[in-house]
Amino acid sequence: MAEHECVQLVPIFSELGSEQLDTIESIVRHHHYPAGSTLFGADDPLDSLMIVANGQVKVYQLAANGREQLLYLLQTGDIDGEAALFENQRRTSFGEALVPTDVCSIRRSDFQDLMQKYPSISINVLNVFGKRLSQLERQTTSTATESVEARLANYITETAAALKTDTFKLPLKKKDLATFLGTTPESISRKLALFEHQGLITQKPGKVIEINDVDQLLLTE
Amino acid sequence: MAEHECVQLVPIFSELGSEQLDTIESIVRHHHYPAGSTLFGADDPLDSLMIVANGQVKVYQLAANGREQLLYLLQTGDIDGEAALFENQRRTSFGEALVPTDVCSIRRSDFQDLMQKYPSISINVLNVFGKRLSQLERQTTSTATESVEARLANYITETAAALKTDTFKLPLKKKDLATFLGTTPESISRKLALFEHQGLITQKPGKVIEINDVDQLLLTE
DNA sequence: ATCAGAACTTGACGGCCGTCAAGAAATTCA
DNA sequence: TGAATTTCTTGACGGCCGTCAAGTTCTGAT
Repeated sequence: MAEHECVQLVPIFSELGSEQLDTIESIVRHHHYPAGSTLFGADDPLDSLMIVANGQVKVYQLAANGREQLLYLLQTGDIDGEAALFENQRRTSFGEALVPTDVCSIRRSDFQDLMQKYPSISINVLNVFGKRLSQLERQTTSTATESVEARLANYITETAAALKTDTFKLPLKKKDLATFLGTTPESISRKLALFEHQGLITQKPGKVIEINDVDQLLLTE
Repeated sequence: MAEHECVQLVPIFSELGSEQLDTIESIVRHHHYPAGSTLFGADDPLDSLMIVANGQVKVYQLAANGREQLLYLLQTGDIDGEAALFENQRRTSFGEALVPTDVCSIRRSDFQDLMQKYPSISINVLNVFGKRLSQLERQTTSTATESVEARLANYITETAAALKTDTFKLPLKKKDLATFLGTTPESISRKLALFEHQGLITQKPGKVIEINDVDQLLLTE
């Protein structure tokens, strides 16, 4: 099993000294998942905290009608599983590696011990929760009230802003992007073609998008 | 200012003894809001934890196009504002009293002191967070992937299940229910009429609904 | 009890966007 | 590199549901 480092990646341990980090590092277990493999599924017991050491994981739910909804895209340094570190719960979502991914996990009981010892951890976990909650609130509002066109335009500008560049590669297949935005791959193709026709963006091979007119994109309704 | 009791209402303080509860009770501030009044608005500084002592508060966001999205309906004993008890943040949502409402608040610094003294509080807050997150995840998935008909059917059966009765009064105006489900008052009227026509429910005066066929309602797509 | 205003219902209409299908492009893997 | 598979694009079509409008019921304040 590859010995990838995780602990120093994660903001929730940021207040700790290197000695303490080493202690934690000795507790974690290491896992590797090939692209396309499943990390966890709905109804799995949720008994450990997961840290993405390297790679990309999509977390999604299935609706009653079988359609998929992408909730989070976990990147290097992101964590998941905090939801039930204190109560026995089962997962309600699926996790799937989009690329070869290294993951570290800490068992619930071990993590509870850590929180006893280092109270700063619980405060950091609360902050992670808070950010995730606000992000999800915005996503809910957006999918419930705005058009596909507006949601896509927003997604593009936000992604560009996060990467601090006007030209970037879409980090997801259109199918996954579609389930994230609550629409279909076809609609995304069409709207991107529309934006390009309007001169707002330029599409290049390899899912690369160049933004030509941010202001106009943001006005899209 | 009315001296309503709050502290013993709230699950986050459940592990504490009555003496400690009294201490906390002496810290909180009491507020009263008439029906229709605003408790907080977007961009307000978020510097205290809010406990609903009595009444009902709707928490909603505004989308870029001005449309409203109801995120939570706070009832007696619910709390809000945990999101930023540790980081300086501003609110991103609005809070409005739907009925005359009593609220207690605890300032951020006071709450941080409490968490230092009683670590059980932070664990309880984490659990509240977790529940809210799962609820929001389900809501996101539902509005993004299911039809208005299915969402409404689900809402009716869930509400009935929560109240443990087949006949109940809708706790919201159709306008608010519409923004909760991501649709319009007109569509809700139509779908309820459809359900009644199908014999699945019976509508009675005063927003009262009686469920006749739960199983069939749950099969609605 | 009465009345004004809000909330709700119902109808008509149209557009957004999801679905199905087929061909093009891109990616993967031997 | 080349073939197989997946992903993407584009077109045609139709239905869900949002919008506008007008009438009705409900509510709450005087």
